[in-house]
Amino acid sequence: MLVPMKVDYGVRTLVYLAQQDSSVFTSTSDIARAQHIPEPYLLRICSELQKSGLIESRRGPQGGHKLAKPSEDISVSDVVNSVDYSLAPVDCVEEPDGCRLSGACSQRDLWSDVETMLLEHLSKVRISNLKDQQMTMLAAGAPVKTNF
Amino acid sequence: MLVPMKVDYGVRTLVYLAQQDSSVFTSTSDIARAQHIPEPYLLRICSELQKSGLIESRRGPQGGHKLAKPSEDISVSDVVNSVDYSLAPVDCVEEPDGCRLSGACSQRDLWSDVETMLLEHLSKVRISNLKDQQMTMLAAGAPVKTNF
DNA sequence: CTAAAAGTCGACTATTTAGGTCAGGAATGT
DNA sequence: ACATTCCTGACCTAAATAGTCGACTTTTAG
Repeated sequence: MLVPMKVDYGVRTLVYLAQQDSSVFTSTSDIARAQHIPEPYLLRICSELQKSGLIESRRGPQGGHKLAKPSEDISVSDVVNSVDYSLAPVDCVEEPDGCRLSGACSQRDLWSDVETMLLEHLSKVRISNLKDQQMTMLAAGAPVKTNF
Repeated sequence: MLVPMKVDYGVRTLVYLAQQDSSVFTSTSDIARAQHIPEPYLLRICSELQKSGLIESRRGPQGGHKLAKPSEDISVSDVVNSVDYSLAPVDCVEEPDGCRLSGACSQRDLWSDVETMLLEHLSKVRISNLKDQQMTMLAAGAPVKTNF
């Protein structure tokens, strides 16, 4: 039970964009290089982030991506909803009809509660929080490995 | 990001056992039939549950499985730990060294918190809670589909 | 003692999905 | 016009999940 890489990549991308000058577009290859994300894969992720209105994209020279709104207004749950369709821990949370015990299944409530709790928590974590936290860590002299 | 079937099957099995007379052993085929779980698969799951000390198994005629302790003392997180090795949302929570940004990665704390929260919540949900809840639902006349 | 019921274990197969690639097309600035 | 950059759909691959099979061991009723 893992958070897909897509979500991780998505969050990293947004945090990175939040650190850039908000008036310029940052190209996919820049982001890919800085965050060590396979570029063609990042391309798709950016496309999804853009469709969900989290980033704004422009083609052509000097094109690229930038945040569509202030980083305070983007939460991690936004990213999850954008690139990963669902956090539902089991199928029947979304497809109750497929379950033969649907009428009396205490588990469905259990997992549905878990989902709610998770999304609630993630919606409180904003990209700006992550950016600030990271800058604090770096300022404190945290080691960053580059030999990969 | 789903909870694996193994966990679902495991929980269903324990809830079912909790509903049985605690002095008898219930056979795998009984459980499989009642809970619509593929029998050979259930066999392995029971084996894992037994190894973790959640159930007690006996071979031979009149053999089978029963809870190793009161259903109040078994939580859903016990099941997760038994059949599914980890809830860590991303790899780096368990393998920080594999991450090139490990020194300054705000995401790791984020997902690590999520994991803690999840396990905390799941450890509060006991098999007995699920059993009670299910019996309440059934008593209220909840429909149970059997035409599968 | 023995046969049948039942669990154990290792290896095997199938299906799905995450992760990633490629190439052609469409927009945009110079 | 042209280079640059994003967009899109189709495709590929590897790994994990889900599930199966068969030989073997233990237990116990008769």
